[in-house]
Amino acid sequence: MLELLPPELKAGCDWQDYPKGSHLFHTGQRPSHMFWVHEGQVVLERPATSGNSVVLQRTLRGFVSEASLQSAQYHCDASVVIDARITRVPVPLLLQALKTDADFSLRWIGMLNQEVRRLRLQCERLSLKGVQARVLHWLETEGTQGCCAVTAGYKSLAAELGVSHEALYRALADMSEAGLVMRAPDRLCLKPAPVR
Amino acid sequence: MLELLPPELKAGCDWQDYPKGSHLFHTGQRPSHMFWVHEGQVVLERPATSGNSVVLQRTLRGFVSEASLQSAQYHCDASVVIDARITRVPVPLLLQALKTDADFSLRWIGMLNQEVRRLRLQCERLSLKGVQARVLHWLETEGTQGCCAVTAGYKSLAAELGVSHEALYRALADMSEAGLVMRAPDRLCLKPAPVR
DNA sequence: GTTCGCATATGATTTCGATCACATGACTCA
DNA sequence: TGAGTCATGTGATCGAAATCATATGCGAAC
Repeated sequence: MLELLPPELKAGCDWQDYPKGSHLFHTGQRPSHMFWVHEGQVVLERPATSGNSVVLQRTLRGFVSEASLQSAQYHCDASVVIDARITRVPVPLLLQALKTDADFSLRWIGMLNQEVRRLRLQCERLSLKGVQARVLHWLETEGTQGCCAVTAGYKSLAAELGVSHEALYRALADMSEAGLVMRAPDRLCLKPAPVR
Repeated sequence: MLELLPPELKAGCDWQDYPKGSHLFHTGQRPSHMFWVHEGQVVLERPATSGNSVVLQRTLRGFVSEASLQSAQYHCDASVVIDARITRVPVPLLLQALKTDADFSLRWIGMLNQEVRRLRLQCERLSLKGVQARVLHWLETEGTQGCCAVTAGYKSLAAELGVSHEALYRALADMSEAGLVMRAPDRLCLKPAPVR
């Protein structure tokens, strides 16, 4: 965020801590702030049939709800799943800054472009059949050097990959068995192909 | 596009017709233009394992590749699936306009926000289990009054919904049988619940 | 006008993951 | 200390969709 927002906008922001289980906003509310996540984890979700919710976005560091900048109301809920430290940016100030600061505006567009590409990757991942294929795709596209942190637990990851947690556990066991990945309680890594 | 682009930018654009089967660009190329689709249909796709391709975006009217504005290279292919009429906007002119025209910049951000929301809906749809659920979600979110055009054929729709075309045909037959939807060769409509 | 390719459509079989069931260990709270 | 809750993990069963096979009809090409 330090590089993204211009100083005069940062001055108008405030900080706040949100405990696990709390919400930044709910569906239907009018957006008054944009939320930047520093620590913890926030998910965007929409309630689906019979109580299950569908995860639309999972943010460990970055903006939540940036797509609602010009919307009259939120189209999903923002739920804190790990105690989070949040900077709140007032929407009017943000709009003003976008209008007057062309460089900032281009940086903002760059951020949105990145999100669009990330979402297209997620759609591609959900189109894959087979749990293993999705896990591998996730590691390859989201990971650094084939490694990903699993900070919110495997149940949560399963939801993100669109499979049941049982199927994920089984796939991970098989892949670990086959030497495809390395497992750790809070970490998952691609095992590089052996050099011959 | 008429409302989105400022006049001086429109002056720098050119028109071109692309026949079905041709490509606007390929993965790895350096973006020199943004493409606006007036007629026809263009899909963004990435080649996947064993020759199948995954559809990332399907554009009947609007921008293709807008997320590659500041990228050094495209991350997918743009393939024309129905003869298309395209306006090509030179990237340097576009960047210049975004930098100098604040109102245009905000409109551009609005377009990106809309795309982000659309993609989140697509992710939500792909997380649904059951072909019928996806078809219904598709009609509800993409349709106008519960109606959607199926201009590119049902095979293409099946790919967009992330199911095999056989499963889609069966689901449509069942839903039609059950009175949930109305079918036409190039059109699919939700049948409203009967008033009692 | 015949052949070729393709979208549409349906049947048969198989596979994979959802679901249900249950066990264990960590952690909270009283 | 003990009850309760939750994530993790594994086994068994079942159903839905992928896959393979095949048929039809339509338009394009020659």
